[in-house]
Amino acid sequence: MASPLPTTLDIYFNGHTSDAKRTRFSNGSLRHSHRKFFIHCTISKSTPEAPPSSDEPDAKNPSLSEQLRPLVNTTLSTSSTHQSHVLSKPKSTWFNPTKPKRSVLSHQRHKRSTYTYNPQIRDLRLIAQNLNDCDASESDFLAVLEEIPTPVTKENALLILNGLKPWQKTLLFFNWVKKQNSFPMEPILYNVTMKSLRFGRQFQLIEDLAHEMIEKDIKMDNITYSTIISCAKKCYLFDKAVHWFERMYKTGLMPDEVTYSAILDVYARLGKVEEVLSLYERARATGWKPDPITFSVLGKMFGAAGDYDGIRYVLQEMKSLGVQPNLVVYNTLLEAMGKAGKPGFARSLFEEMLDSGITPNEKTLTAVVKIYGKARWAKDALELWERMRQNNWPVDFILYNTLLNMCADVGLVEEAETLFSDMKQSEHCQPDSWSYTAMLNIYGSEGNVDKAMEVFEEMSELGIDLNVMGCTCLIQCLGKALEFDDLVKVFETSVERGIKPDDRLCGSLLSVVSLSQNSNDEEKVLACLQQANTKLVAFIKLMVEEKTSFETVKEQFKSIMSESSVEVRRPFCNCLIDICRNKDMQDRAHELLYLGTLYGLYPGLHNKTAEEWCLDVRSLSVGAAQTAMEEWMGTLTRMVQREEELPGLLIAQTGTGVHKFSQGLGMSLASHLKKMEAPFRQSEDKAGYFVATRDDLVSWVKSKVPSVAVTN
DNA sequence: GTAGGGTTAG
Repeated sequence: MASPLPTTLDIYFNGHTSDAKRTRFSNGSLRHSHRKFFIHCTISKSTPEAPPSSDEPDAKNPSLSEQLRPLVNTTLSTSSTHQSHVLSKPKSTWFNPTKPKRSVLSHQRHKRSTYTYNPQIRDLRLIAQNLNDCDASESDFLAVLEEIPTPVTKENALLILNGLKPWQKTLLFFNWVKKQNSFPMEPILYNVTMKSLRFGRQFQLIEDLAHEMIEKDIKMDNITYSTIISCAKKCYLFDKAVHWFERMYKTGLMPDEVTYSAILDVYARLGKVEEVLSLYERARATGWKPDPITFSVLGKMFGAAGDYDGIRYVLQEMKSLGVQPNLVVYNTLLEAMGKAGKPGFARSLFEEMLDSGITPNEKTLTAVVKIYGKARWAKDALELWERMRQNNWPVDFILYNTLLNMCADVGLVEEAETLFSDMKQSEHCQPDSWSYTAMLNIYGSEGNVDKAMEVFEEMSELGIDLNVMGCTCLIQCLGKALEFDDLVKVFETSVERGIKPDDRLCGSLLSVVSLSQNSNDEEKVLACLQQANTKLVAFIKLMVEEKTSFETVKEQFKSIMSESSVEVRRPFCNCLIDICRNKDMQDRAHELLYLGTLYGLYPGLHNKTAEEWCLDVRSLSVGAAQTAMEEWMGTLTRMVQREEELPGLLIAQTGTGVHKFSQGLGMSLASHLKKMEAPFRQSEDKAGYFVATRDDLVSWVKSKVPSVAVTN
């Protein structure tokens, strides 16, 4: 999506920006723990060919990278034993009495031309309207232009230009005005035209106009540059944005804060956090007081990086500079808190926003509802919903859909049904494919096949497309209910309607394979899976053959996992283990668990302190948890027999299933432990914990010998 | 959308 930066500005921090580790401290200061970085600078090769003019880059004026060089050398590059404050004390860091600071931005915004009343405004607006409405053909357009009072003045032309809508019309009119040649073409005319082109994402045309300005020696100003930069950004042409920004400096034009924050956003979207901070800090050092928009850019950047300290830093900067966050800043920071996985801080920030007297809008509420849902904070989510109704806070269909997803996340079926029917009765928030998908998710997770199928039928009747997620939810639901024929039907229809099965859908089918109780059903599901992932089916057939060697399984397992997206690897492995256990192939299940651990699919499975060892099976399926437990018991038994040192307490943690729909791992492990006659007992004060003391274990091992197989 | 920059969904 993001195109790489071109040759104009490359800053390397030990090779990778993302490696630059920052540590922030409680006072909000930001320190760099990586030191050696340097700027590599080459002048852009893509500087447009244009005849020399006064607006051409001047060797006297440094490029952005040249300007940044002293910054990096003086503030960021330090010895390995010294950590420099970069953001906390900018002035002390920057002050160098022997060299005057070079400014990076103008503290004065570009002055707009003053508005003068135009008595013909109504007529001109009408002409603009007629131009918008007329056919795009040259003759029709020209016929409307006849209505313009002649000779056309700059003011009249501007008024019409401002009212034109599709960019094609704006360009036609702009070219016509140029051809009239009745007044000199000032930058404002180009700026207004560029703005219209930006709506149509016509970057090339904007760039053509920019080159025309250079050619005709029409001075580009901050408004021209910020329009070019924001259009480039809209078109994901980040290299172009940087190119034009650098060109400003080279021509001796200083960006003001609007252009500056636009370019900060460009670097932020490229994930170039260090560059953004350098630019920000460099400008701050000249005494610039950033406005809320700049802080919104920084907040979004830190959110995208999941950087909680960064978000706090933004809040602290605003506080120390006396900048009051506005609604957009709060929305951005709330969203960022969600991305950084900090629901508690998001909640406090939301309350702070309300206390400051700001009324939340749809975006605020969407962000907060989503955060509470993902955190499974049912109580907070329901309270918030109640407050929304009491305060008559604004709702739109995205918020409705987010509320439905929250209901799915925390398992609120009735509330979701109420919301869904509210939507159906509403005027502006009719349920769409997102809403229906959420309902499929809710009924599917609950295991309510009838309701899920009802939703599916309703979608077909209303012509609402089923998407891959809805299909996955349905298949999961039908699988759990062992409705294999309906499952095949849903899968086949979905594929016919153009759904491309993804890894998650394959995972869903795979879990159904592990649930099937006879080979007939299994074949039906495997036939579906065959269409989605041939290799996976081949692997299943291979691994359930007793004669397949461990080495072969290992090789194929590795290949399957590396071809699958990261988020499905553990579920895949869990399902494969379950399939083996259903076929009483315990040895193979143990091999798979070993491979899963080997390839890092189960991080944090074993946790050890001096006092206690814990087996955390919360992210494992029932079969995988049983396998892990057996494996652990085997290890512990051998340790007892060898009289190795053991902690006083041994714990198996299943969790309680915070999600209402996903409980049952504890119960199944309890019955498995009973079958194994293992010494673990369900903890009385901590749900989801199975505990054994060292003494329990030792006496159990002694009583079991020689029935427990001992291998070294 | 009144010549320019920032915020909503698996």
